[in-house]
Amino acid sequence: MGEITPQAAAALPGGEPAVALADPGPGRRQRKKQLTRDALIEAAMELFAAKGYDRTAVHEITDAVDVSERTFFRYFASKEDLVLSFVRDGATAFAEALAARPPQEEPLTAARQAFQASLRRLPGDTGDVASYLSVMELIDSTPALLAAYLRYIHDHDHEIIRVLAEREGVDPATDRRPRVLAAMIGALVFLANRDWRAGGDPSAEAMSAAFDAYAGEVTSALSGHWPAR
Amino acid sequence: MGEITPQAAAALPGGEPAVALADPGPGRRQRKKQLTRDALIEAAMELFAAKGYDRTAVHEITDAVDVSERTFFRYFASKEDLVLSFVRDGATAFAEALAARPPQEEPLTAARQAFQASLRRLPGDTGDVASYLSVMELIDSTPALLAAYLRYIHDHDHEIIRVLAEREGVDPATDRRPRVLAAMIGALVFLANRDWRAGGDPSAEAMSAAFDAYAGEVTSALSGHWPAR
DNA sequence: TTGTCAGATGTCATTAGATGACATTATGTG
DNA sequence: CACATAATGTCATCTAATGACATCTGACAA
Repeated sequence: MGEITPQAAAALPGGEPAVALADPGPGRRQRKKQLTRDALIEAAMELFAAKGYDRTAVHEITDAVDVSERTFFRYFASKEDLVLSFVRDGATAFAEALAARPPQEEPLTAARQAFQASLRRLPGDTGDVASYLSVMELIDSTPALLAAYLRYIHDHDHEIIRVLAEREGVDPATDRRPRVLAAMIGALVFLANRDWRAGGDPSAEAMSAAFDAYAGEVTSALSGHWPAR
Repeated sequence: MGEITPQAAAALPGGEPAVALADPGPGRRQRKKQLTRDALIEAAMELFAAKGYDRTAVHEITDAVDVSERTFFRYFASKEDLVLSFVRDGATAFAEALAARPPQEEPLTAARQAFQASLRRLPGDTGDVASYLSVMELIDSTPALLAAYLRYIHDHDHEIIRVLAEREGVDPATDRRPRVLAAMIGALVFLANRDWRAGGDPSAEAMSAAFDAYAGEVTSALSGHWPAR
């Protein structure tokens, strides 16, 4: 558990920090910032994995990277925000992937395909599903993070809604269908995700299977008077 | 904005506090505790309404009731927890109402009826919908509360799932349908709630209409290739 | 190269939420 | 009344977060 100087820290979830960091100071300066950011994320995730999110203080993270505590909060709006940086990247990738699906595809199929596609372009092009799963695991097992995660999803629903409305050529302001569908997709991805993780098989096929298992039950679930299993 | 002594404070959302408060010291002691709890809730909600949740410090609440700050945290696990006490009561009432619906009823209809029924038995038998709406308004407009709310719903999904599974006579551990349905109901109630509030009509009919407007679109939304409006 | 400006970081102070430890007061009971 | 215990107060401490201001460092032009 050595120090993680900004010089270390490989390619980590990029994306803009939640706290706007002014405009791109050209060249080296910008690179240093990225290194610091990456180092903070790496150190934090290591500590979270080792001792848990709640039992890791911000100063422990900044000590490991050798920056001041204040600097941490210049990169991340909060401790939660650091973890959410992964979620932001994932949500963005998902929204883009969904927008790229052919409109004639059934909505839930499109969602599943989009989710798979988004997994492949997560960290550094490597389909590093393992790290995604571990982050989700961390979130799911940490009340504070779960709350922040759910709120993030809630707050950014509108992006998915917009994409869905566009796919179908309706107005999201007046048509309730994209809202309903977005909520359903969110729930299904969430449920499938958990089963997927619990299954222990990180393959894309396992993810598909988990998603389809839920998607296939939706209509039946809604109708009631369920046929026995 | 005067003091709210424990002697004031009418019947407020009861239920057990999140922090277990040992067993029922009989008689007066218990009554005093309830009064203090009610006074804290009343003072807090008044301050939240006046200055907003974030800008209200715990010591302001305890000052108004004239107890120590430490005492607050003996009654409520956190500042959020106080607001969630309303949500807890509501969720419990909803779960009970849902369990009471006839099993042959369509699930979404049962959910709507249960929600209406739960509204009627909220504060002190008076169908005081206005206070429910204002609490939801507060939650919805306060990021920290919204996150806590969403997590609460998430954490207590299993109660609804259990009721649904029982209604239909299936095993919630192996059957995905109650899980899917619970998620859908949660989403629909949430969406309908917002439209209902936005509509400005606090009547039960308006609530029903908002719910049905969403429920009626679910099947269509899922199928895709939406017919134009 | 050097001087200047701006962006990035460090330092310090402060607020607020939350929790543990322990003393004090109040209440129920024999 | 006296005792046991529950409820509360007091005090100390931790952590997250934020504002203010000083300092350092990379960017860039003369």
